[in-house]
Amino acid sequence: MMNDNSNFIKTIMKNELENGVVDHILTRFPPEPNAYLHIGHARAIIMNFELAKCFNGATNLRFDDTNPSKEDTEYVDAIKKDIAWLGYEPKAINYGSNYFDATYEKALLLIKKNLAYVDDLDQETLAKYRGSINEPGIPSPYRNRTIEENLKLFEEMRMGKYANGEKTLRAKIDMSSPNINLRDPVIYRIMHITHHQTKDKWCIYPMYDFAHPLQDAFEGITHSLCSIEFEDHRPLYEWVINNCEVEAKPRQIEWGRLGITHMIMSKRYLKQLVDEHYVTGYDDPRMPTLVGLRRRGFTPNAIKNFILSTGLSKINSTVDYGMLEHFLREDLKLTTTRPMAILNPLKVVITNYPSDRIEYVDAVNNMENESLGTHKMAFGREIYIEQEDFCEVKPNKHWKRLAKDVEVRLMHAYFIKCNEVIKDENGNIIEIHCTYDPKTKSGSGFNERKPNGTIHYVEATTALKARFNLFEPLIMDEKVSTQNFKERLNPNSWQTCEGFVEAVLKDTKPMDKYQFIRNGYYTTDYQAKGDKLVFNRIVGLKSSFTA
RNA sequence: AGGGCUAUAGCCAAGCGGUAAGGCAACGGACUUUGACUCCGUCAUUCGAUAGUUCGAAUCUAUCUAGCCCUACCA
Repeated sequence: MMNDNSNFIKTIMKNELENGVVDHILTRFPPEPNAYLHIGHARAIIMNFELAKCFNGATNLRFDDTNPSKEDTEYVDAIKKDIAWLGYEPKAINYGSNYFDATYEKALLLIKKNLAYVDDLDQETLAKYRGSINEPGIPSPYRNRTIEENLKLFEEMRMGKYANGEKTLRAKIDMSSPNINLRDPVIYRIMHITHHQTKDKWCIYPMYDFAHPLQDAFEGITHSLCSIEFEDHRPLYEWVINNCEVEAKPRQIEWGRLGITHMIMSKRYLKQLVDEHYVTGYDDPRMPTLVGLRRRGFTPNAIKNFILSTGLSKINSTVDYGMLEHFLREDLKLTTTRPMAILNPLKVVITNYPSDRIEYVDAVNNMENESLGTHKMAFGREIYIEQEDFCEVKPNKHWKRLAKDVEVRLMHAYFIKCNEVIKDENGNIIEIHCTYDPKTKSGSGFNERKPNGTIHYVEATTALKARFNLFEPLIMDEKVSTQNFKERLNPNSWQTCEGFVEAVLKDTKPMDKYQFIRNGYYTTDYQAKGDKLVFNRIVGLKSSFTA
């Protein structure tokens, strides 16, 4: 699966394996269960699993649940489903909270080694003592408490003697470090709150910087991959690993974040869109969430190929949205059937075709994948074509569609020629009259003359009414800014068309995927109801044509 | 008293001292019962800038510039 493009993490793993630094690879995907996964998370999932797979290694899923005030089991379940949808199976599914006892023991160990102390400073004062990027911090007056006193106070914290925020446990490192993460970071805080996994067992919870390296070590993770903003935390990660007397020595490696043009990807903003009803939910087809993309019709393969093709580096990159669409088209191209749909109908009467007759022509489902077979398609006296496929006067020699006195091929059926244009009193075209040539039936081998072009159609009396949702990405600005992002949402992100599809689609199943001739790739909406079939556009076709 | 990271085409990205892969986009052309698809062609004399080392530098050194991250009891 992993493409030939090497990447720096793969190289590191390969070298460590060859030099005996490690004898296997075990990675982990560690989401905090406080949001739905989006395509940015997909990169972390795919890279962790694929990198491990390159070396016959494995990947754990571990819910990073050290802050119960933000988390919920709703997200735990959603995350598990998304990972399964992408096609990955974790070696183990763990919770950070599984390790609360062991983590607590390590905190005790640090206190006994005089490397941690209980601090009484309130949040505001503590921030002041920490200093700033331009000035060193100063030690807390509580920094030199005795080991016995610290042990007693920490035990009292655990027993619930103190209120939220009244005391913290801090690592004793270096208040004057230029790296602010090393200025005696808080490693345990008091939080009287019920945890979704451990319920009321604890009222103190470890901080990410303390818990994460320990959890990695407890699980025997060899490579702990994370995004670049944690680079400054690596010295702290290593401090914890080196001072807590753990057997495994996991290594943290950072990569750059992935952005996509036209897509907003911050958890916080996605939540606002849902909470303020700008979208119908996390699974709104315009959302960059995995559930949203799945409903829109994206395939796991398309997402996987997209992620792997963008490679991996330490650059925070912004990939063009067109790249995502490309990999989606490529994946759908060979797997979708190609029935006809008319989004904006124009009625055509074939005046020399009997009114009491319907015939069925053979239509190939996918000319690039013959294994998908053929289906029967109705043809009769009255049909619908796209409004944009007719122009009263052929505008130029490049026009390959229908016009008055011009002959075109109806795909899979006959040549037709337009003889008459019917207009209402305002001059709007309401229908056109054509004649067909029986000798030109598709498959007959007729080649006495070339049509002007080929267009698609549906037979009017058998066609099914349909609604087409034409989704666009939620954000259309060149560069998505987090400033005023709601005002910059694309107002045309969800347009609809009322048209027709072939009768053959009446047996369509929710989430079936089609390529409608010239109209792009669509999927049936799983919420379709009533007398109309509802189709969501997944992605359009590439087209440079302008009339 | 600041620290850390990054820089190769419009967007991604290989390259690790031997003379700039590939993909997306774009643009030409061929083909076509989808203006799709497919196929062919074009698209960096130069790698953020400037010096230096070297027979040879995107790769090594120095200086500079630009961008991102760090002052949560979030992750």
